[in-house]
Amino acid sequence: MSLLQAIRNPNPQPLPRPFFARNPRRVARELLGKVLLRDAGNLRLAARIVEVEAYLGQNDPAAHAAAGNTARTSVLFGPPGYAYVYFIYGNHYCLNVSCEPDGQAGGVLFRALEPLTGLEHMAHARDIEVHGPKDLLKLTSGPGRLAEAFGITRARDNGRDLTSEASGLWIGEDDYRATGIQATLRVGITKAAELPLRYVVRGNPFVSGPRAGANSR
DNA sequence: ATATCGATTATCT
DNA sequence: GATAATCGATATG
Repeated sequence: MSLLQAIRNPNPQPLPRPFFARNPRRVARELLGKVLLRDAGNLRLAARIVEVEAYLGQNDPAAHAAAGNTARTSVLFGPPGYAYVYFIYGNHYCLNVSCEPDGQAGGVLFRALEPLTGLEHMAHARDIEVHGPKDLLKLTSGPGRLAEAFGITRARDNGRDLTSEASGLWIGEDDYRATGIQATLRVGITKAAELPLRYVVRGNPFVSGPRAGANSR
């Protein structure tokens, strides 16, 4: 049995804006199993969302929005369904989608995807060669990796409308339902680290982190 | 399998 | 001036 799945419906439907106009916890949980797509000319990239984290806004000390509405974080305070892209550790971009109604901060961080379409292009964008399952798992497993695979940068994508197919970067729904959703601790934070706001598809090999593929039992 | 560390820069104190 | 919603490489058990 293969690691690779096919998309269930070649014409996924974009998620509507009201989907994102809610608490980031609900949005995060319901984003699992949905599909991130990049369209550019003839090229299509598609990958299933298997790991996300909720960031709650100004009251969440771990959230970038806790610093207030600044030039960096303004998308988080704007209307729902838009891309918030930030640069971190001098190396990596990370993708979020804004949540909550206009004026209220909140977002969901995309942490890992299961690649479906356009794997060759993703490998090229990641500057790696895929020879086996081990390499495949490095393609889109981790927030920095998935951003690189999709060519996501702040200059290019911050503020992009993720509910519009025409925007070229969007979130769609095919005929797939995620099962086995598990809440765990968020990764890489020091403040509010005890909140279980990371959501994963249990057992999915593309989930990032120490126990990614080796659910040793 | 876990631990530690360097890279490299935007942002905030 | 310090820190960060990370990754990849290297070291050690």
